[in-house]
Amino acid sequence: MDAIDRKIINRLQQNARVSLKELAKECYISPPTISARIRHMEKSGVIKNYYTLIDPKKAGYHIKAFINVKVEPADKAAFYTYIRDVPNVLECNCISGEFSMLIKVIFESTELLDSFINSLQKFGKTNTQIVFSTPVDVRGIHLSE
Amino acid sequence: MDAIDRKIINRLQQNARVSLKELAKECYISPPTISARIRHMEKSGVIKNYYTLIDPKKAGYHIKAFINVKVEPADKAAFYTYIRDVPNVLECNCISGEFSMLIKVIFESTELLDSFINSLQKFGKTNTQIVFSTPVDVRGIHLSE
DNA sequence: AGTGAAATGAATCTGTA
DNA sequence: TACAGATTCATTTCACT
Repeated sequence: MDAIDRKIINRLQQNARVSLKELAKECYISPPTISARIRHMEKSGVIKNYYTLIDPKKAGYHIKAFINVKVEPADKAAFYTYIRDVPNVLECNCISGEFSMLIKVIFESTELLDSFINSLQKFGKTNTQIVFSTPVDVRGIHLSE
Repeated sequence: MDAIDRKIINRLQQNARVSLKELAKECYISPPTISARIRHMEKSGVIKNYYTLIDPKKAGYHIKAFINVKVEPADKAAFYTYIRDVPNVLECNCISGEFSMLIKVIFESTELLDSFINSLQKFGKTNTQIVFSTPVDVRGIHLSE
């Protein structure tokens, strides 16, 4: 990971579909070299995925929420298995504090969110925070070059 | 937004760098049509961005956390302006409940996280949850086709 | 909206330093 | 690790359904 790799990453985070040719121009090295560097970062796991951010509302998902769940350590494995297969779960983190899990979800309606929260009760107490607005949406880290 | 558009979106969410040719094959329509559909979804705002997910730890960011901040309505505009320019902020949502803001951040060290939390005190009380693990990392919504 | 075929443009492969 | 040139491959444009 040198300055050029960081520059490539910054650019890919802004636009994952940028061409190798443009990256080559911006980094003052040839396209084959850019290609090799990207492949290398994919293999080493620095680059995990190329992802498309869509507008959930325009896709019919009007409710976004964060749900805190208090899961006992013994139930964690079962919880992970369950949560991974629910497509409405956009992210799940294991965190410090009274509630051990923080999951980000989107749903078409409050009714569906409610029914999902009910399904979580078998794992433990929940606390739900509804999203009103998103002043900063999912974005990357700007690495210093 | 028909079934083909949803299929394109599902595929782009899995891999934003997939070629038009492959999308064309999978959707049984020609590359120019795929291209036109994608352009259309970009213009209408359904597709917001193509984003690269990197491994923060491999980039030197070892601490991930969620910070709840209690911001008075009158201070929101100033808070948004501040938060938007902090590159360590990966997401910021305005939410229901006692704390009005939920921000996701990454830092190189706990010291830097601590100093950031201090800088937030002028906006209101904070409550920080450190991330131990991420069983489900940032992902897209699977649209039914 | 959709297509096929031509033209353009980009990515990969081979050679080489 | 990097490159330049040749080849292969993908994307865009355009005339037409």
